[in-house]
Formats: sequence, structure tokens, C-alpha cells
Amino acid sequence: MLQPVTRCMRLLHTRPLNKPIPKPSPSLVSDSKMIQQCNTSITKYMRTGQCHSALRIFNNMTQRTSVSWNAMISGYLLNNKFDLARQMFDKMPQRDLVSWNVMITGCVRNGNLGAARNLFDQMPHRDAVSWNAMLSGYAQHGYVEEARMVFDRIPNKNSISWNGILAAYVQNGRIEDAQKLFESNSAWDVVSWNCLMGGYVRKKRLIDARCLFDRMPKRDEVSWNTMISGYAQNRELAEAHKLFDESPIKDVYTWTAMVSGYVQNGMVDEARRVFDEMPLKNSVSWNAMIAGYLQCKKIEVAKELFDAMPCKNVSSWNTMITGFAQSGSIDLARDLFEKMPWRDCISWGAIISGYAHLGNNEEALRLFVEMKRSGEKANRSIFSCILSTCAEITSLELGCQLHAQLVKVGLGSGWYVGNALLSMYCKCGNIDEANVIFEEISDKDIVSWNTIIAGYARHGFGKEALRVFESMKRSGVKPDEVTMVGVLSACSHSGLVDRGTHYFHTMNHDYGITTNSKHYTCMIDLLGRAGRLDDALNLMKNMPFEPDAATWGALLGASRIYGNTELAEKAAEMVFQMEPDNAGMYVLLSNLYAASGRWGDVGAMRLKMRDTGVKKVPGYSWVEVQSKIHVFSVGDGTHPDTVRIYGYLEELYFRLKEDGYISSPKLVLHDVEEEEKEHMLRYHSEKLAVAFGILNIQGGRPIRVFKNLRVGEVLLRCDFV
DNA sequence: ATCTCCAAAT
Repeated sequence: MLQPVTRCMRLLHTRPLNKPIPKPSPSLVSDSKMIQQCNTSITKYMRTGQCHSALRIFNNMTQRTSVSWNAMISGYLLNNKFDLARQMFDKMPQRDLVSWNVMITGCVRNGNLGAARNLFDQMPHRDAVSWNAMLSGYAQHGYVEEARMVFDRIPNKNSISWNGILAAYVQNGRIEDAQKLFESNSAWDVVSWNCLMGGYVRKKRLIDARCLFDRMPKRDEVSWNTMISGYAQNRELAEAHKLFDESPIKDVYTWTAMVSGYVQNGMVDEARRVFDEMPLKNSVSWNAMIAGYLQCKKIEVAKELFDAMPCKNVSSWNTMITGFAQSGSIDLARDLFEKMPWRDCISWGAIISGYAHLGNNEEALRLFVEMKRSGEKANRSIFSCILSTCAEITSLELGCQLHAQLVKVGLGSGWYVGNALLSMYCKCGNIDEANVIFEEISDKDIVSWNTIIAGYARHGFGKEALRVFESMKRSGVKPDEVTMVGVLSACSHSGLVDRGTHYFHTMNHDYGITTNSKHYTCMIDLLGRAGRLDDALNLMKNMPFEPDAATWGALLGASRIYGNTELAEKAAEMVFQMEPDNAGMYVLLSNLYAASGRWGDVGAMRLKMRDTGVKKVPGYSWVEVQSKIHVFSVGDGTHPDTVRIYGYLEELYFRLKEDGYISSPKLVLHDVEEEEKEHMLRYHSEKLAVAFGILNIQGGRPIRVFKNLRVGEVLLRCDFV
């Protein structure tokens, strides 16, 4: 609206009023035509992603209008080159309304609402587009109230302003407000109807959506497509198909809605039939079809389609890589990953989580480093994946570095990454930092609470765990089954038998939690540790589940502690039946026999292990020194510092003996010669790791030693602080 | 005729 005025002003400036306006000379006419042609070319190049060619044209122009600059700015924004766009905007000599509006929109799309607001406040004149851009900016970032305030202040509201505020409500889930607004006015256009209808579809309120659809004064393609995909995505394929047949015009969206609807409902053959009938396919249609085949594990067909696809985009590659990775074909995934023409953070995330999922933590970490070197920024999902990798290999130092990176890029807040950080600190043995993180999560969800409770329990801080549990209840979060597993194991590890028993019996009544087998296992562990083996056994007999390996394992652990070999044998026998590959159980039972001097049974156990092909997982201990992990096994002689480590341990033993310490070979659980037993005691993997830690970690700093042997779900860990 | 704001499908 103000645009023509501004242009007149410019003319007034360049041509004095008292002289008649001269007719444009032929050269001037051709100049302005030239400029127009150049502007058109810039736009065309930008639309096809050829920023360099656009820039060359722009640089070669001897005269430019604001449209030339605007075309460059919006072109850069279209190609996600925000910084270049901003540079152009800052450099341009005379900004017009469109320049400001384009830049504001760019800031909003780049996630920088503050910059958008600054521009909005600075601009000399605003039109409806400026206001609408700000309104939509607030709406897109979840600031509904601010969006409403902008809307109320718009002096010359147009239909887009009205649709903007309607969309603000719909996008942020406030369908009732949207509905109220809609009813308060009658001058809505087809976009408004579509918008509200889309809101109902999102809320899965298909009946309300359909009601609007039927009442609409005018329908366009979007109306049909919204309604069709609403049905298709909510398992109402028959209704979707009916509407599809009725639809007067079908475009790519219409067809694709049907394809992805069938795919999402696992009807891949129907999807394929529609896909083959489509008169025109775009990359979304192809990708949906490929994802469908990957979903139902028809990997080969997916790959065939992918190879035949003419217009592969990053999503196509990402879909295939994710599919391969999730079906365990990590090498095929990697092959595609290496071949793809360009990658985004989804591609990196797909391959990294693929390796992490298979337990190849080293490769996951290596790729993460490579990603950062390539200049790609990690998103929340990648950070979360890598944090759990750190937890898996218990690399606290690496975890701390990630934490620092998260703070730097501003992704540290919020429960999503917060929970991953929390879990990392818990598993890496830094429960204090875990607590700091926990306190900092402003939008704690049930997982946050459960993680910190289980973390405290795991580290033996039962009372702390229960204190957190109480404050969880006070803050109005309802405990779930997982919470109670943490709470019961907290009681178990701290010997709080009565309290644990109380929770166990009241949790159904108090929190509506159905007792599951994990809870029973916790209780058996709790009673067993307290020496109440009979009660534990009774509980197991009366529980409404068949005891699983974990339950018997808990009983075995308890019997072992209290030297009840008979019960332990029975428990171990059950575990063998259920999990013939559970090497840990063979070792436990073998150790139990050894402890009671039943060497014949130990030998039989060994034979059984050999015959069933079970391999004992060797016990490892490791310690982290300056981001490097040093691993030790029993009597390890492979470490470069072996001589120093053994020398130090010898010296330590000499001093211990001088003080009257006698090591206790009886605790060694193998049938070996006395001398060798003593050797094993001295050079047990933890001791080697501790010695190395003492020799290499500065005094006053904690030495954290980790072990790989697991009993049930609990990672045994020694913290030497 | 070239530039900006609202609605639909991985």
C-alpha cells in the first residue's frame, strides 16, 4: 500500500518539480528493461538453486533497483543461506517495504524471532504484510498470546491477518479458541475453512472435520486433500477412498495422501496399486512408497524402487539408510551413506544411531566426530543418541564434553536432551552432576523423575532416591511402574525392608499401578538381601506370574550371599533352563560351589559350559585417563605400563604384609593352586585398573573404575573416590 | 511480468 508512495518520493527526489518531467530517452528505456530482465533471471536462478549464477548477474548489473536486491535476499533465504541474505540486506543502499518484510520473514524462518522483532521495530513504515509476518512468527514459535497481541494491534487487518490468528490457534493445539474465533465472524474464506478443518484433523476429530467439510461454501483441492489424508491417516481407508473417488480434481497431494495412508496402515500392496496408477509422482510419493516397503521388511523391493527413483532427494537417501540400519544391514546403510551426494543432520543421525543400536559404540562416536568436522550441526536426537553411547561405554569425560557442547549451542534445556544427559551422568557414576542436571530440567517428565530415582538407587543412595520420590509426588507427577521399580530397588539396596514392603503392597491402591514381574523381582531381591529367604521364596511361589530368569537370578543372588547352596542350585537350574546362554549364571553357580569347597561340582560346571558352548565373558575393568580408556583383564600383561603397575602393586602388598594383612584365597572362586589363587587376587582386573589410576591421575581427583560384569540389569561398579 | 504474509502430504 505504501509502496507506490515511496516510489513517487524517490522520483520527486531525483527530478526537480519545477521542470517538466522529461520523456525517457531510448537508452533509459532499454536500461530499465535490462534491469527487469536481470531481475527476472536472478529470480529464476535462485528458484533452481543456482545462487552463484544469480550473484554473477547481480554483480554485473551497472544499475540496480530495490527489486534486484530483494530478489537476491529472498533467493538466498529460499536456499537457506540466511547469513548471505542478511549481508545483502545490511549492504543495500535503499530498503523498501518488501526488503524489510522479506528479511523479517527470513529471521522468523531461521528461528530468530528477536531479530525479526528488531527489524519490525526499526522499519520506518509497516504494512499489513509486516504485521502478518510478525503474527505468524510468534505463532510458529508457540507464542500464541503475543501473536494475539500483534493481531489486536494490526491497524489494517486483511483476510491474511484473520487467517493468521486462526492458524496461530490451530498450530498450537488451541482448537477451541480457533473455533470460537471462527464463530465470531462470518467473513471467512476458503483458506480459513481449510485451516480450521485441518485443526480438527490434527486432533483426530474427524467427525468435526467432516462437518466443516460438508458445510464449506466453496471447496478447493486443499479442502479435499486435507479431508482425504485425515481419513487415510486414521485407519479410515474406506472413507478416504470414497472421498478420493468423489474428488473433482486430483493432484499429487491427493494421490500421495492415499499412498501414505495405505503405507501407514501396513497395506503396502494397496499402496503400490495407487502408486502405480498415479499420473504424476513427486519425491514425497516415492519416499512414502519406499518407506512402506522398508516398514514391512521388504528391503529388496525398497532398494529396487529407490534405484529406479528419478528425483531422489536427501529424504529418499535418509529413508533408505534408516531402513537398512534398522533391519540390521548396517553395511548396506553405510554404503549408501558414503555414496549419497549431500548429507543433512538426519543422514548423520540415521547412520550414527544405526551403529549405536548395534552396540558398535566406537564407530558411532567416530562418525559423530566426523560429522562435526564436516561442519554439520548435531540436532537434539543425535546428541541424545551420542550421550547414551557415552553412558554405554561409561565415558564420563566424553559425556562432559558433550554437555559443554550442548550448553554452547543452546540445546541443553528441555526434557528431551535433559533426560539423556541425566541418564549419562547416572550411568557414568557422577550422581551429583546428575542431580544438578535434574534440578535444571524445567519441564521434567516422568522419565526425568524415574531416571534420577533409579540413579540414586543404583549408587546405593536409597534415602536420596526416596526423598526424590516424595518430591515427585508433591509436584503432582503420578508414579508409574518404572518409578516403582526404582523405588523398590532403592529400598532393596539400602536395606529398607519395611518401607519397600509397604510400597509394594500399597502402590496399586495409591497410584493405580499394576504389579509386574519386575516389581516382584525387586521384592525378592529386597527380602533375600535382608536374609529373609523363606519370605522371598514364598512371595515367588504366590506371585501371579511364572518366575522368569531375572526372578530366579535375584533368588540365586540372595541364596549365595547367605550361603544357601541348595536353594542357589535350584535357582541356577531354573535360569539354565530358561537362558542356556547366560554365562553369568554358570559363573555364579560355579563360584558358589567353589566357595563351599565342592571342586567336583565346579569341574562339572566347567564341562557343562564347554558342552553347551557357553563362553564365560571375561571380566574387564577400565579406567579413564585424559579421555583415553585403559582396559584390564585378570593378570593382564598387555598394557604398555604393565611393569610400573605390577611394581606398584608389589610394593603395596609388601607394605600390607608388613602391617599384618593376609589375603584370603578362600574367596577366590576357581579350583587353582594356592599360589596362583593369590596371584589372581593380587592382579584382579579392578586392582590393575585402580593401580593405573593412582599412578596416572592427579591426587585429589576421583578415580572411577568400571567393570563389565553384569548381574541381572545392574551394572556392578566400584567407585574409588 | 520480477520480491513479502494465511491452508494440505515423508
